[in-house]
Amino acid sequence: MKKHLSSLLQQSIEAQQEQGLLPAGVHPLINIERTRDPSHGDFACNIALTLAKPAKKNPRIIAQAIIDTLPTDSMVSRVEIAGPGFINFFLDPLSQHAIIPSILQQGQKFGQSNIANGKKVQVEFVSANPTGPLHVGHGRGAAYGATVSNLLSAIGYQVHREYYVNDAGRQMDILATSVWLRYLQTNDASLTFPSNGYKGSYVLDIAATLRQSYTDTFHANTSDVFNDIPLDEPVGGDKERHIDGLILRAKACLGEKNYRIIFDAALSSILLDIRGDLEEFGVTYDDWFSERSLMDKGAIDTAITKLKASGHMYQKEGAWWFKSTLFGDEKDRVVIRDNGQTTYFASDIAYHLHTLERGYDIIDIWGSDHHGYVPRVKAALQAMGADPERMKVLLVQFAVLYKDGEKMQMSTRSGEFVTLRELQQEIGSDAARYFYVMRKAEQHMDFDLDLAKSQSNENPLYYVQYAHARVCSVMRLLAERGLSYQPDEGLKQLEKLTQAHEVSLINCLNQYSEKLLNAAQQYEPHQLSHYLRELATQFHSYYNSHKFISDDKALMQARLVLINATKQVLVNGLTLLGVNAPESM
RNA sequence: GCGCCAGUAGCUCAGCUGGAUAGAGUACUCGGCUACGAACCGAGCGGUCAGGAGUUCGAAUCUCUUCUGGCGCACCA
Repeated sequence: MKKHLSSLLQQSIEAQQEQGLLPAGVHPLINIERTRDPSHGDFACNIALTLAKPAKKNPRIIAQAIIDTLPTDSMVSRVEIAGPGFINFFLDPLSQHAIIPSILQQGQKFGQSNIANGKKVQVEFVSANPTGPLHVGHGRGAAYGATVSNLLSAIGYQVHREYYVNDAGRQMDILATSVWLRYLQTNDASLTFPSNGYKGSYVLDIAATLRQSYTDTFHANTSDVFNDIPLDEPVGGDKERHIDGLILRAKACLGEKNYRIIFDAALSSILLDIRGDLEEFGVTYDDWFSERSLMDKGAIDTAITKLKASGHMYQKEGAWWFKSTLFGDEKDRVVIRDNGQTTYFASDIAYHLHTLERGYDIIDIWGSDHHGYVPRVKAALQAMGADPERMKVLLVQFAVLYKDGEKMQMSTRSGEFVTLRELQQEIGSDAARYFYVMRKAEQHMDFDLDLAKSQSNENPLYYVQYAHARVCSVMRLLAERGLSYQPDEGLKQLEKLTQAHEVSLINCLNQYSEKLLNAAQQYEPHQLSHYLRELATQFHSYYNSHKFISDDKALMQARLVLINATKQVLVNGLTLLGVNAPESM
């Protein structure tokens, strides 16, 4: 519609330019927007205001001139000048009715488009280290990533959803060592657990399972384990050196094979947990991509070779550095440590390169604490000859959690956190998904757990779902009264829908595709959730002021068609948000 | 100290590439069920858009600056 109006204006402006009333050679951007105030019509254009300066004329005079040469159009009933020189378009309400048959015909597909034309994009999200269960902080990334994926898919992207599993590296070693020490503790309660180990109860569970399956296979004497290990922080030492010492000791005591058994047991147990939680949250992936598999494939070596070949690597103090400052990063970054091990950064370079080579553009959804990481990854891609524009990072701010009015710190290490699973059990997956996605991602979010739990009925989601359930309820009653719904009849009677509530509801339906497109292109699911609330508002208001089931059969069928179209749009929108649309509540 | 993100109604948040009188929800105050489901509707109250300066026909939106908050600034991941 915007395009349509825009072309009408374009024609008019060109006509004015030919007549010399407007300066030729000026090609202003025609900007059409929906009005906020219905008294300003349906669409407004500020073109006369922007032309005022180059034309050196009063904007209202320009507006009048443009209107005078504006081609007539069946969809436009009236055009007005308002305020300083806005051109307001009033659409013919009857022409708006066409959206209704269109919704009913297209059903679940209504609102979708193929603007992206099948372009391949990978959305990588959550990707929390498998060192513990997901907590509510991860929930936001999960809900956001899943919804952005759905939105992109709805406008024609071929979306690949991926979870990058950090199954290599020091954190995993700390986890494996933590499990082993808990295992040893079951035999020797005097063993002091390191302050920097993973303290969550799930570590105890994994240790207990190992004890059952392997009995004493991994046994070691406490004194041998701690012999010559640097002191821990609480007793005046350094917690990092202490845990690193223990990791080495674990590997030495257990041997490669047994250490790997414990490591893999911890990894698979936690990964299974994460996967289950996400599935219950309605979040699924096309691939769980293992960091270790990158190493096994030699992809990291390949990437490093490529970087070296680019001439942007150098050696300093025994380590290999990537000269990322050449590409706008704050400082150069280590890729290979002086001990010969590659850094996490090296894995990430390889991972991103690998993804691009698979033909996907990249959308990474990261916690905002990783924002400083963006320039170096892009720098590496650029150095290797890839286009850094193919990688887009969406940062999600942390949800600050409040419980009993107090702020809670989320820490996997300390084991003090509210898990995503607990949240689901308390308020349900639908409410949680909706809640997370109501705010835009880069906005800080306060998550009041008590409110979410105790007043879950006030969650705005129920308002939207209720609108859907009400339509279903009307349809049930219709059947109970022995009446039937005849869409074909209703579609012939659309001109009977002239009430103010009906006009504005239809107007709202007309905006769905546009909102969906915006939400997808801007990666902003909240735009969709706000729209759905507005649609529900229009419906509830209509419901309260007019009867749908009545003796006037023609009017009744017309109204039934309208509310069923509304229902369809509600379903389509909620589906994209990963939320159910129940028939009764 | 440097960098990124933010500051809008008592609270939680929208406000689309600068547009008309800054909007919702919630809280609070009224009013509406012998009614297709009241998990609803209608009305009201509530703002120096953190402060200041600038850009222009026009600024919550753009620029600069100050203040406040979150997060980053590893041979951790």
